[in-house]
Amino acid sequence: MELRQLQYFLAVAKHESFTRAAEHVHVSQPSLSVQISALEDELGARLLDRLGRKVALTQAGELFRQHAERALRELEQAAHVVQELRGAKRGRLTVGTLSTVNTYLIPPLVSRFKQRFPAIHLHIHAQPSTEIVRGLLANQLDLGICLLPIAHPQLTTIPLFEERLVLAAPASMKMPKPRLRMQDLLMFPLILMPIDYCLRKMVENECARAGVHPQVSLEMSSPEGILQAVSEGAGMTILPELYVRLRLPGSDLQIVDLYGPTPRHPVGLAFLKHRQQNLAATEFANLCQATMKELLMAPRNGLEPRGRPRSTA
Amino acid sequence: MELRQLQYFLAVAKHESFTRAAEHVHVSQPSLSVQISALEDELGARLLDRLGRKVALTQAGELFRQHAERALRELEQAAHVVQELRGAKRGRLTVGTLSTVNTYLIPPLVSRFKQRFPAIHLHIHAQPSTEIVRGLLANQLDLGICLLPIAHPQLTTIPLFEERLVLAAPASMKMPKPRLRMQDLLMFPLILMPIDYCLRKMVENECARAGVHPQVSLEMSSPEGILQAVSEGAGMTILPELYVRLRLPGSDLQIVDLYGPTPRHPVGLAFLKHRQQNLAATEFANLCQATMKELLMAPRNGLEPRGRPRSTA
DNA sequence: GGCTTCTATAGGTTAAACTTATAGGAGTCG
DNA sequence: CGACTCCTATAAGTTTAACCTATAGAAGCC
Repeated sequence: MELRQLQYFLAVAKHESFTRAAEHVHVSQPSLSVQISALEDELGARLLDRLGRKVALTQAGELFRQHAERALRELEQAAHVVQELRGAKRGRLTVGTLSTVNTYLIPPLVSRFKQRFPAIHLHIHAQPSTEIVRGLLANQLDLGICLLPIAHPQLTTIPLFEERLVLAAPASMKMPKPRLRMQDLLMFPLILMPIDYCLRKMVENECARAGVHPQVSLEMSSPEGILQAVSEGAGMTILPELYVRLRLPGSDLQIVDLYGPTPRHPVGLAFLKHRQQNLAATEFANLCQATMKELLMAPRNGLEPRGRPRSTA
Repeated sequence: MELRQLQYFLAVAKHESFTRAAEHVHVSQPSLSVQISALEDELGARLLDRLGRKVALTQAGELFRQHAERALRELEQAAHVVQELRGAKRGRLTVGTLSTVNTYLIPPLVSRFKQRFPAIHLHIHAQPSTEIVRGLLANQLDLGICLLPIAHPQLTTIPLFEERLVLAAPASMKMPKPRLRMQDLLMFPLILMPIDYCLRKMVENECARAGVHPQVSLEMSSPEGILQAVSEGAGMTILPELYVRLRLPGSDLQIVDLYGPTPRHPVGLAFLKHRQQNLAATEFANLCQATMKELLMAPRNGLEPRGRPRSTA
């Protein structure tokens, strides 16, 4: 059975004539006759009664036509959904993202994406970097926003920016200097995430890199909770800069830059190297970079809550 | 888009490998690769991600697969229903039959047919011969049982038997002779069908052939009613022999043969010459002849209600 | 009976699907 | 790190089959 045969058959059924059907499907009449015969032979039954001047469906033909039409309609739909997907008029996009990035990059990004692709079903999973890598490798994620570098040969990465860690302190607290050396952290007990959290591990890594072993006065499992505690004067914490900056306006917090060395880690997009990314995924990645660039510019263009001069390169 | 391509694609989706899929569909791997590529090119989107060791469906592939599978299942069903029809395991058979024949031939015929083909939806329409011919030509009837001869060149006919007309009289009525000449009918007023009925026209035709113009004492539109009236002594009537014979046992009727000439007309099967008859129709026709033969034999084999000797050839 | 209008068949051509052979990318193991 | 294995893509040549034109053959129409 061939699709061509079905189309020819349906044309004959519609026009009640081999000759006219042949014209409509743009094929010679003998060609069409042969194909119909082949179909009938394969099915083992006549589908059409050749009644001299006209052609009529046999009972077998009637039944067969119903199914054949449904099958062809199904195939039209098959092609249609692929087209829709191509134009990002439907589909699903699953992104894994670092929980910190999730708080400042994702909200404006999702907003813009939804505006451009309202019909795309967007899933955002805040996960630690290792989980994102696992998800990408298991083909459960379309895109990941995670810590770089990633060694895995199956993954392609695109650097996005460097996420810097800063010290968040109560606004009321008078700092000895506008910037603090990493070693100065030793003086202050910190409020940090529990040890099994990604964010805590980042902090530990950066401290280790600076040869510092910080005191931990309190562990809380939510960055929001930690910032709240800090603003109430319970201590200081280390968090990603942009994360804190977004919460600065109207809060009782201040940001203190760290240096020697500045704790920072590269963040980037990652995806399976051999995966065919559809339009939605590609555009999500583009928007990701554009939105990030704006976020990095914005604070210096008047959103800086306290007009404090910044020296970051 | 070709069915082959769909089958190849589904095989790859199932086995997650071009090589193994190729083995399962009995084709070389390059052949399969080319067909998949052609399908993807036509759709304008990748359906499969070639991930080195494995192959995974893209989102487009997932969506496409659902529809492709449904389409192929629909085609399997299309072939299946045709097979069922071929084996008369489903289908519809529409038969037009003379109302007289309908009373004696059809009941036992239908019973046997239903026994052999319980799943066939049988439609029996009792109609005058002209309507049957019209129905056959309009392709609304599969088979017809009607008066012969039929001149129409598009119809094929198979003679079944000769339907004889007999005189039905009250059992109490003493007849001068066991058989009556047609001319003798002039002596008796008859109860007949109204003039626009097929059965009445037959009687009129036969009378005209014998050069007789019968008196009509009463017109009734139902053969049953006429026989009832006759058995109650209201008069006599002319009806098909087998029709009356079936109603003879337990009734107050007697049959009187007519001759000079014997009123009779050939009855046969008719169908569109170029129509492809399916198994159900063919077998109905066969059963028709077999059942008719038995009906013609039966009365002489002991079913004769009054043991009256019969001289019919 | 000749004319028109269908579908079926025949013969030759072209397109495309198939084959084998092989390149090339990627994971695996000594 | 290089050899080996496993997988898909490409290339070249062969075969199948769908297509065309021409025409036979059946059937309705004037």
